[in-house]
Amino acid sequence: MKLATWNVNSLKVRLPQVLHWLSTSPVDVLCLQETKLTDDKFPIAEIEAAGYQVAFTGQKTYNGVAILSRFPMQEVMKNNPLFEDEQQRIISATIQGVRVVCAYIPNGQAVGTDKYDYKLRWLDALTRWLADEIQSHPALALLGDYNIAPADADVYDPAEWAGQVLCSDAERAAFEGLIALGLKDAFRLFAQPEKIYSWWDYRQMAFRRNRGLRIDHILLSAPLAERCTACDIDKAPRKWEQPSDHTPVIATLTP
DNA sequence: ATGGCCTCGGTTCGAGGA
Repeated sequence: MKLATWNVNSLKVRLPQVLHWLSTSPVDVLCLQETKLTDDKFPIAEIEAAGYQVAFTGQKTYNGVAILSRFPMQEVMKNNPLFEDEQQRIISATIQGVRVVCAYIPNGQAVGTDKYDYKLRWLDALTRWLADEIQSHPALALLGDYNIAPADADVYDPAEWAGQVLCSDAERAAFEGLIALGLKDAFRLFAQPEKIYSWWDYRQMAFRRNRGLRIDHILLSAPLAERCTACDIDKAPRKWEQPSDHTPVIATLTP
């Protein structure tokens, strides 16, 4: 079973790329973030024609998440019951016995801003909710755009980013709070080359210079981590014309 | 250099992203 996550930065713009990527990388589950579509505009027919069922929750202009699945989805749930939120950032479903949580964690803008406070409160509520969810669903995967680079190894220039949003101590402590639930960073279950990232700024030819951050993650509970045989970041879509600034992350699990 | 690029909404600029 292959699980993937991709922040597409507008599904309206990126739908052809998503469909093409799925045709060459036929994962079983694909979590999308930043769909930026209201539910009435979601391209259900195109995705179903590609062989995927879909669950989604969106809003105008910002945010929006979706789960595409080759298998039926049970117990589809939107948002976090412990956190009142206008912003559509979480959708969950049970697929082949795996509780899949697709999350678009807030960006936080800059340390010390209201948006940063919202990010930390949002993460605290996520962690408290998942502590319960893992009890009822021991096989749980949290996939998405975390907007956190967990360690300096996940940053092209740790000195330049030290203390900045995406890399601050409080954000990294929140990430470790998720790890403390018993979740494992699938990418770090395996030996990896250095300087592997999942996001590159559109400016300054950041991708060509590999000035990136690893902020998109797949966290697996213990029963799933034991089944995980690989975790890869597919850089190819970042080279395509009119790309998302993020690129897919894929975890492979034994059946 | 509080820059640079991309998307959206809705007009030709501002907000937000990361």
